Amino acid sequence: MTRDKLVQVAATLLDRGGEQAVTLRAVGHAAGLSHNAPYKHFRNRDALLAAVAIEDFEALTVAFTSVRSSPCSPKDKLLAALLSLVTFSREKPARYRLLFSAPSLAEANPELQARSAACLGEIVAMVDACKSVAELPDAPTKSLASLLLATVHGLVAMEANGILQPAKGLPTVEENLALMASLLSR
Amino acid sequence: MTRDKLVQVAATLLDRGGEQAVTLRAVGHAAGLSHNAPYKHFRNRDALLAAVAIEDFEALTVAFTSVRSSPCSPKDKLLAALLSLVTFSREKPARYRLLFSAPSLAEANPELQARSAACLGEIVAMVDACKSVAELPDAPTKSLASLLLATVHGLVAMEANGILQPAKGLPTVEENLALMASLLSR
DNA sequence: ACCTGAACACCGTTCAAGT
DNA sequence: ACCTGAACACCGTTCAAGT
Repeated sequence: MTRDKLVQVAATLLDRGGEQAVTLRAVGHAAGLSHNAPYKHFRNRDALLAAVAIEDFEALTVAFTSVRSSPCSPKDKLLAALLSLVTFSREKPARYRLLFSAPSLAEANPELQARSAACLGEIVAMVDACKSVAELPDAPTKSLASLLLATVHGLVAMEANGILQPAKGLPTVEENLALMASLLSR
Repeated sequence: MTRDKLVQVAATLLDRGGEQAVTLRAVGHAAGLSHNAPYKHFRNRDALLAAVAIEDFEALTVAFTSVRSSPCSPKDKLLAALLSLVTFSREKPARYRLLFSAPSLAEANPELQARSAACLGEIVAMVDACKSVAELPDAPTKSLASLLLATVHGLVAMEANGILQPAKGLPTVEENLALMASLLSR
């Protein structure tokens, strides 16, 4: 389908040249269509970017579901999920930013909000599993889940922004996460 | 000075209409100059935005220094500093995003990186003061400081992205920070 | 239903020229 | 030194028209 191809092309352009590389003209051309063919499938540029974000949230949710059914301990599952987010942010920074650092996109897009909620729901489920075997403190599940997700996002955002520089004696994202884990399991 | 006026105009436009409202033409016009006067003071648009970010980092650093010399307990100082970041992100979201969610800006701007490092340095100092009176766990100071800053940034980013919706039973930024504080002081 | 091409109103950026 | 105005190459978006 043309629509799917446009979304895929947009994702590729995001990975190759960042958000500024995603012009609707480039998307149309790379899909072998005219410069405004995208308008036959998306209301505007933001709607196309939101479609990319929705697909990525879906893929993350599927990946998290898969992690949940793996034979690891609850805590290892949770850590694996969080670390996969770190990997995603490093390999596809522009697309990652669409998910967690693009307020204007989510603002008027209920479906995108629903997908991010579903993704967070997977984290909530993993946190719940940890709590049931006492691998996490006895705080509200949703609080722990949002706090953990926020920590991961904050760390990768700071890393991307050059604030977390190992050269300046600052710990890496992984070291920070390990510290967070040790603080939680005291 | 014209340069300062351009930076101030850019900041005002950011607050009023977000990053997309900051066109160099609008900046020049709002400063009573021609559409390309900004080029006499800044290499390009990114350099102007970076100048705004640098001023904001400086102001934050000054505010943090002031908090440090207040008569509160070390822990209250740290919390006050972190909460002032939350306030900043809510009142001036576009400018806040320039500080912590604009990788392309910091990438080729050593001065901006230095200012963000100085700002983080204030947090480090406050964390150190907490540790010296045993109000924080005995983990490396820089690790605790970066972890705390990351948590705050992650929370306000998730809030801005509509992921932290109190309507869906999720805790507010403040509630999450209180949980983080309680986890640290166990 | 889906696509194209021309057109409009913008923008960042450059450059020659003014004082 | 600092600013202006014209110009260039883009872009998002709209619209009439094609199949």
